[in-house]
Amino acid sequence: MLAAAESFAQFGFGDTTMEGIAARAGTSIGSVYQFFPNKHAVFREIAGRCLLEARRSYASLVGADALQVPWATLLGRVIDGFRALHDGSAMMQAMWRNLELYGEYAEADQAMMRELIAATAVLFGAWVPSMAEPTRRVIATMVVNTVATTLLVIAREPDRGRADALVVETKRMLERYLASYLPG
Amino acid sequence: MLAAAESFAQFGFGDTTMEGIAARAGTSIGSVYQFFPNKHAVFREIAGRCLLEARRSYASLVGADALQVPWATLLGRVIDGFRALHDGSAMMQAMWRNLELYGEYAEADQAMMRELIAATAVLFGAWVPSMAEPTRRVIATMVVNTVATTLLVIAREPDRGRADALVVETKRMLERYLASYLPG
Amino acid sequence: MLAAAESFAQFGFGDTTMEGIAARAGTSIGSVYQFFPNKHAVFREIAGRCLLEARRSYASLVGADALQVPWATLLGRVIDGFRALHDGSAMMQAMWRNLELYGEYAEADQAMMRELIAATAVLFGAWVPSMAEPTRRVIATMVVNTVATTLLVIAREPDRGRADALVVETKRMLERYLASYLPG
Amino acid sequence: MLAAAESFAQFGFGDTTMEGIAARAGTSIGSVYQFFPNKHAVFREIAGRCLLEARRSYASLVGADALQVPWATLLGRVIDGFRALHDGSAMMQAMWRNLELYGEYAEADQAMMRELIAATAVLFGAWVPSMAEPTRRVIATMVVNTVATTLLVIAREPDRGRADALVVETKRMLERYLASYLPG
DNA sequence: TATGAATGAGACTTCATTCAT
DNA sequence: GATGAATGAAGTCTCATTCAT
Repeated sequence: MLAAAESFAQFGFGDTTMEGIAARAGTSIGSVYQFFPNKHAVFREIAGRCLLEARRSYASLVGADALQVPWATLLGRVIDGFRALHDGSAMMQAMWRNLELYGEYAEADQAMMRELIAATAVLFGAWVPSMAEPTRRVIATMVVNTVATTLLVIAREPDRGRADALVVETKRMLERYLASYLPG
Repeated sequence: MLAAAESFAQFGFGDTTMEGIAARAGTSIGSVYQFFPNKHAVFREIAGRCLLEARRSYASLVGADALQVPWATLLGRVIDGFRALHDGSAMMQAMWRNLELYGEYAEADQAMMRELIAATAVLFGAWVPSMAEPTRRVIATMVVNTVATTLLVIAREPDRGRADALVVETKRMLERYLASYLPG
Repeated sequence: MLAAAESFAQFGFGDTTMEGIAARAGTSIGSVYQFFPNKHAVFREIAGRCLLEARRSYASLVGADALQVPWATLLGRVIDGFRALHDGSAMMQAMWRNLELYGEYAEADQAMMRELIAATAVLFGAWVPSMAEPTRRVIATMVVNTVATTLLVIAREPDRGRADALVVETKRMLERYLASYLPG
Repeated sequence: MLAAAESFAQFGFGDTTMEGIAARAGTSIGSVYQFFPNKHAVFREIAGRCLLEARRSYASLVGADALQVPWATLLGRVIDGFRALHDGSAMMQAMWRNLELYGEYAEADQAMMRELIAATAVLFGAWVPSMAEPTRRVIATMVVNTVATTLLVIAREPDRGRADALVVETKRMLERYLASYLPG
């Protein structure tokens, strides 16, 4: 499972073999087929977990008190929360950047992005009721994509200090950007 | 060539077949092998062209007059320029998002990103000599990644109006962000 | 394995297909690839065994007592021994005549011939210490090549009686030839 | 033509390409197909010439006066004649050792060997009318094969001196052998 | 007549999947 | 349930042969 995720991350879907997954997991290929009907199912399972995890994470970070805390605080919390999720889960790190690549999974990935964007747009509507829907959507898109990009970039960044700096700058950039739209 | 790029873009490297490339190009597999020695060479050729094009584009957009124009103007010029490059080249659109995925090409892609970041950092050094190198580097990273992300996102966005809006917002976000670092 | 040897013998390396080897062996092509990484490895394995077998055979036939027995006896023993080796091993028969044909194997085959010639020349040195090295070498070359040729010829000869006659004549010819050089 | 022969000799039939033949001959592949309908025809043509040449050579060397000269003289003449034929014709050298390898050509080669053996056996009948046919045949086989082997061996021998020595020894061996059968 | 790009059959090889042990 | 040898579909690549120029 983790073995598979690492393999997909390292070699991509096409160059990952079931034999390789089994070997890395320390079992036999026959055993892999006792848990998964086929190779795509392995990927789907991992992809599904990552997406689920991300959705859960968002839901818990942007919970019931979302409108009670200052938006800048919420922004910081979300960025830090997703970063922690990434750092804490090898599978998450391993799969994320491959997700958008493979047919049906790409769609699932984009569907999730759309969900996150929509949820974020709803927040903007709550904060600034006068803001038109298309505007909310565009701003939310900017925010979500920016955060996602930073997570991808720091996943590749071996220097911890630079990764931290990029996170700080991401917050700074988004704060300045949103300050022009959001009150307080 | 374009057929190959489209195929790589649509299915990824692993799921693109030489037979498929030939069929899409309206020729036979044998003919494809008269131009390219193997499948990787096809990808390499396309990837190489895209990278070259991007470098050329940057060089022409951020030319000799870079320090004579206001930085906001330059930013707008670069974003619009790269967008035009993307829009004008089906191959560019097709390949870009796959570039980072395949072994040596991933490195070439990241090397180019590092180049663009370094070149941008140099500009910051010219505009604000007092800015420390690590700071310049981080800011440049933010800018380059943000622009790249937006190009990727609008490539997937079928609605022209929304794409325009995203470009506008990207400029707006980066202007606000940079305004806190750059004079004028 | 034997199937492969027969196929190589019948059609040559280039016209032997892995599919054909598998079919003749009564298995699938996939199974052949579980034992050998590629077509050359199949040939190399067979060639290697034949060469090993021949070296072993020579060593056991021309053993410690080589100088205790009359040279004519030794000659007869070697010829009969190699003939038995040939007759007993279908693979040996199948491969021998192809051995000298394929790149690296050709070298291995010639290297073995040189070995046999050198070992034989040493015997002449023991029998006739006064014989010059080049002379010993030339005579040994004649003997080894003559025996090898006869083995090849009788491998193609379907008539057992004629094959026997050829072996008898080979011994006779070599005895007469060597009698002019060797004592006793 | 010579180009093809060299290529067949160097790489074997399977690894010789029509493209390669054309390139070595300094023309285009299209031109090769103006002279030969297909690859096998190229080989067949060369093989045919070699066989024809060998037959002619034998006929001229063992001509009308065959029974007037001493057999030892005739033997020397044949060996020297064939050696000259070999040395003088690059194609001959190039093709000879490949001849026996390829299906129909192998048969043609063996047919020629049988012819030479039969013709030689006839000579023995003339020299020793009392000799039984099977005996004549076996002796002729020994002689023809021995000469053929020596020609093959010296074709691979880069040292001219050693090649000469091998020819001398071949004559010596055959003379001693035949002396036990033939008068005078 | 000469050329060499185009063609596609066929060879090698990989690997997802099955199944007997 | 675990194993890994067996299978063969499918993909990459080569090259004999054709044919338009």
